Amino acid sequence: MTAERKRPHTGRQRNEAARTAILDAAMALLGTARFTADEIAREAGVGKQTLYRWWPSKAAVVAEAMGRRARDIAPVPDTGTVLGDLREFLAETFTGAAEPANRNALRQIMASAQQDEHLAEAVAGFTAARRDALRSLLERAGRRGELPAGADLDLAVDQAYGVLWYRLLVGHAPLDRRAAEQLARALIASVGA
Amino acid sequence: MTAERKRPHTGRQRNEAARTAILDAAMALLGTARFTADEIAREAGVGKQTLYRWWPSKAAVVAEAMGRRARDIAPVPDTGTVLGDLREFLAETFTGAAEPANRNALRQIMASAQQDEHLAEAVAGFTAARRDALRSLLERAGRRGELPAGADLDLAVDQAYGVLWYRLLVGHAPLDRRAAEQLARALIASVGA
Amino acid sequence: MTAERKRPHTGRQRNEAARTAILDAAMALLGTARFTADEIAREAGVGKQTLYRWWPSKAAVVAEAMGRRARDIAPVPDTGTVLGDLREFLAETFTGAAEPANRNALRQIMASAQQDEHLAEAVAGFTAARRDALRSLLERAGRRGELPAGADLDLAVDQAYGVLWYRLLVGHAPLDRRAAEQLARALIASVGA
Amino acid sequence: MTAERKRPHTGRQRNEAARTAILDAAMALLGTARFTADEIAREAGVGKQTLYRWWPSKAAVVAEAMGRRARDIAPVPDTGTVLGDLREFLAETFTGAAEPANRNALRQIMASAQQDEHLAEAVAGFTAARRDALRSLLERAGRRGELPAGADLDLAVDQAYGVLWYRLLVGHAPLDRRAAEQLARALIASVGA
DNA sequence: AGTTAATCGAGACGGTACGTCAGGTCTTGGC
DNA sequence: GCCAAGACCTGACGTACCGTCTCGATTAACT
Repeated sequence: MTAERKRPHTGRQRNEAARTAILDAAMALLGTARFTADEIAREAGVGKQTLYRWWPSKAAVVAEAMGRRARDIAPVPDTGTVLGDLREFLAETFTGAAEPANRNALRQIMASAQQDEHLAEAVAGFTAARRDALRSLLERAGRRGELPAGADLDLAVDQAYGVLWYRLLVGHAPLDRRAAEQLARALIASVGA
Repeated sequence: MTAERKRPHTGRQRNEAARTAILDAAMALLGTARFTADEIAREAGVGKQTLYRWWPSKAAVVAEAMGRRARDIAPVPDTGTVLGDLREFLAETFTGAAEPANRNALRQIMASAQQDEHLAEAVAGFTAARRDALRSLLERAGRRGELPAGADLDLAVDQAYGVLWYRLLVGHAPLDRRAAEQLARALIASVGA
Repeated sequence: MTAERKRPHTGRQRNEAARTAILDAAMALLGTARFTADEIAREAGVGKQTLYRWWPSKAAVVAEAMGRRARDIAPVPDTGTVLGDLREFLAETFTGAAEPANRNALRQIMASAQQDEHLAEAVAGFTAARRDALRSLLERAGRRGELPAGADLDLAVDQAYGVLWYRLLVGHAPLDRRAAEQLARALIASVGA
Repeated sequence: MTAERKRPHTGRQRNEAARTAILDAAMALLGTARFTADEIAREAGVGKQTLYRWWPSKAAVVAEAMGRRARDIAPVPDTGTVLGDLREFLAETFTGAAEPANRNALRQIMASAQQDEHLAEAVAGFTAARRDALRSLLERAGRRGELPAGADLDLAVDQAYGVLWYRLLVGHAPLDRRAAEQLARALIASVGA
């Protein structure tokens, strides 16, 4: 898993390869016992100073890495119906988050964010983007007439991500397709009322 | 804020006053930068060994302290209607959790639980007890005929506590009476459907 | 060479064995490339913090260790004549200093003392004690009538230790019994004039 | 104290002005806490690479700078008598070395030479040149018949420079004209015997 | 009444990780 | 090809906190 040992110097400009290697190493180590500044640097084949030159703390690296990964996350589907869209979106989101590697990373990020301001901001930004995605899905349904006009979508969105994070952090119940489907129906019922 | 300096020795029996002082100090420091075994001991006017004699780790102290505080938490009300009960219960729960001292404590507990097994268990137990409370509220409504018989109450419960914890940890939206009321209506609508 | 792994804790009192182990390790490592706070601690089987708890810097450890070793150094001989005494004293001093382990230690101490105040003081104290020893040897000769009364002994003493340190630090000429003998004669001649 | 910011590029030829600026900056910083490769480069208004292009290490810069300064050092005087010559030579040497700027530079050079081979060689060369100067002074006296023919001049020379360096490094006694005069007489007595 | 045993406050200890600093290497872009 | 700039890797530094250990005192329970 260790990065290739050969990476050309880029002189006085920032070495993008080093930056990438650090972010990759940080994500690879997230959620493991080796999640250490020294280990991240070693894994990335980088001096520790290079890490601290560009990020104020280990947490900040994670914050950026998380933002980078956010792009790979479940896009808003378009199946033609709210139920279809919502079911699909939540299923993708739940199963993605429940994957062991992601699960550990997300848990540790949320945990660290409680004590690190940089990371708290990053988490706020990341979660806001995800909420926006879900909200846009629901708004489209409203425009289609599947949901009433004045519905409180923000609360519904928080109910969805609330279930996700609550189960992720406490671990008392599964995050699977079945849970996603039930939640999809429940949300539609509650918003539609 | 420091504990009274005078506390009598109790000889060869466990000193209950010391135990209490440690729990108090731990709760007082939870959520601050000084949340350290050394600081807890100093704040409690206690030797560090006294802490580790009775708890296996700093987190375990927090776990017990949390359990102790759990007793003070919103009881299940009985207003005669689901909406009334739920609104009251959630409002008490939300505003209690949002109180700055509690808020910081809860955030740090959940954060620490992600890395400490003892604490994870304690959190699991604590949250289960709270879920049971809410579930019993809803079951009573079912028996009264206010909610359909076969409804999936577990999901509704997770939606409620999900919103609570999600907003607590991310901080993007308030946890106030208004949110509680909206959530109460939404849950009833979704379960009733 | 590593210290025995078993050393009992002494509780809340300073652990004299740890102190000794650190001093020993420091002397053992002096003059080698491994002369590092981490290495000293590892060699002594001690946490680094224990070193920094009692000494402000690595140099201060050396300073104390050197003072401890100073007691083992060449005593003032009494052969009955200045020449005999001086020859003996210088020969012991020179050959002792020239021994590889001592040589490296002394060089590194004197070097570090140029940048570290603690160590500079320690070196000043150590060298003063050695000058006093040599001076007392010459004073006794004066009382015996072997040297004139008002002679400037301080300069003679500095000439002796000057040759020692100069050769130690520059390495252009040997520090052996022959050099000691020549120097003994030269000093007697110059003081006696 | 910073070098003038304007210095014309010389294109593909070595820029002598840069070389000089580095040497000057090195000497200016010698003996201070800012004696750092980065600081020397900044002070000289030079890239660090320019320093390492021409010298193998920081110490080597110092070595060359020292050699450059060596030319300014006390020449061998010719007063007509050993005592006059020696007194004059030592007085110049002592007072020159004792000047604060020189004093700090010499101390740090000798200190660094204990850990750096390049510098050790430079110091060896520099000190040998100085010993030769003093030796030639004494040899001339021998040819004049002021000193016996077979005298051991090397030891006398080491006694002289020994006093100089010993007092420089330990700082327990002054290096002034009076010390020079006393030493001159002592050396003549010891060599003449 | 004296002895035994467990608790307590205190703080030193071995260890792990932190974030900083300096040395010496490397590359860019301008001259 | 030299230069200023500055990013890079390496490795030592001194600090913070964890959980363990031992002391000397205090007091309850047992003899």
